[in-house]
Amino acid sequence: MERSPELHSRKQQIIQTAAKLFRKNGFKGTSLKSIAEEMGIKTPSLYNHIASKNEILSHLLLTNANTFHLRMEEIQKANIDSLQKLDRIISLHIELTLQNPDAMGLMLNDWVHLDPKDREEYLELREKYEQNFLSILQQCIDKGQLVPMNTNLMLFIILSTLRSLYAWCTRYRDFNRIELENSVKTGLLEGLLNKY
Amino acid sequence: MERSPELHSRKQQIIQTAAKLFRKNGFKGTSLKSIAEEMGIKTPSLYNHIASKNEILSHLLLTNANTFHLRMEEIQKANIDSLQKLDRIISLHIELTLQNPDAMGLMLNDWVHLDPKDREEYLELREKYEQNFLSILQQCIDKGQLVPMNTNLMLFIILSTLRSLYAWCTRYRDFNRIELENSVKTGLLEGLLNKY
DNA sequence: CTAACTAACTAATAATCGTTAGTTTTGGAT
DNA sequence: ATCCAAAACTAACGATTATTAGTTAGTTAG
Repeated sequence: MERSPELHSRKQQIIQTAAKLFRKNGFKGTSLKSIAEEMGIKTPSLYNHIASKNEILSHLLLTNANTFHLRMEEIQKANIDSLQKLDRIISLHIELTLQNPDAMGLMLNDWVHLDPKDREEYLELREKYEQNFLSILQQCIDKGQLVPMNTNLMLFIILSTLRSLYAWCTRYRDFNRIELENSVKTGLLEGLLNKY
Repeated sequence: MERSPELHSRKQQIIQTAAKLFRKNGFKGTSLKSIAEEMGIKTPSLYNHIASKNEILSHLLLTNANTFHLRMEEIQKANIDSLQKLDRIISLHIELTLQNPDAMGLMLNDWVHLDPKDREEYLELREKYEQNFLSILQQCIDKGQLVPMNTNLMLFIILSTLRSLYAWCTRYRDFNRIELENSVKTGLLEGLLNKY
């Protein structure tokens, strides 16, 4: 009757295997058969642990979207300078990306295959996250800390880089996390031009 | 017997319709039935104009990959300053993105569904493009024009933004092209920090 | 020992997929 | 009016999909 978290349960194994394949071939391009084969079992055996293929996707996306949302609210409410908040957001992205790069790739595209209810929830979380992000950027601009650029465009530039990190992280795995953080932060904030 | 380019042939209509749906639901998530319905015809009628579903994807991806490759080589060989080359590359991305945003989204993910031969060709073009890009960045760094950062990471930051542009362009369509170019260029090169 | 549970299996389901074959409709040129 | 080709159609194909039902081996608890 133990109800432990069982972080390494069979279900979690399935979800992680699926995440790897989803990332490689997309959700629709990945069959339950291929997931089962990767685990050395037959397809229907998966249903002893999961309710449906879509449940795997929901779990992956909503778990991560919730984490992003919660951590963002923490940062938003923290009693620190707005520019420092931006700094922490970047660190957050890098942390979560290194922690689960496969799931990050899914968040960009495969959310369209969520069931309607889950998709709605996912998009709400994403929207809240972006609104928080926008408000922090606006604060930085108002204080004269950031360039007076259109905040939507600024958010786009930052998020483009942060959301693509998962691809980079797996290609150049030898990169140090601290080094990566510093490079991304200075690259985005200070710019790529050399001021001699 | 006319062999005109027929830019607005039925085949091109199919390809553009498909591109729109591919972008929305992904290649694997889009059925030929949905493409046919969007055009008001029955599924098998598509085969009077195309050879296969994969041919549509090949056409979209290889056409654009070739364009990028050719235009990049033009820029690379041009007798202009290296920093000016970087400037032109950014303009190139914005130009092609505004011209065909649907196809741009496909280039990020759906190339994995190309047939082996086409996939190989696509990846070769992409590789050449990135190598050219890297070499230009290296020149800029050698001249002291750009910050002495790891060139792969620098390329990653720039390409992340440029390759995500298609999503931005459709969401904020009212944005002026010139304005967009200037914002992206200054945002990336000068950085987001305000130097007061 | 046995009863219950877990997690694997085989077999089969309906639905959908891309694709082919064969046929009819359409519209313009002779 | 007729001919022809382009482009639509209907009907059907085999393959694959996610999923269900029913069964069995292995492990654990009482």
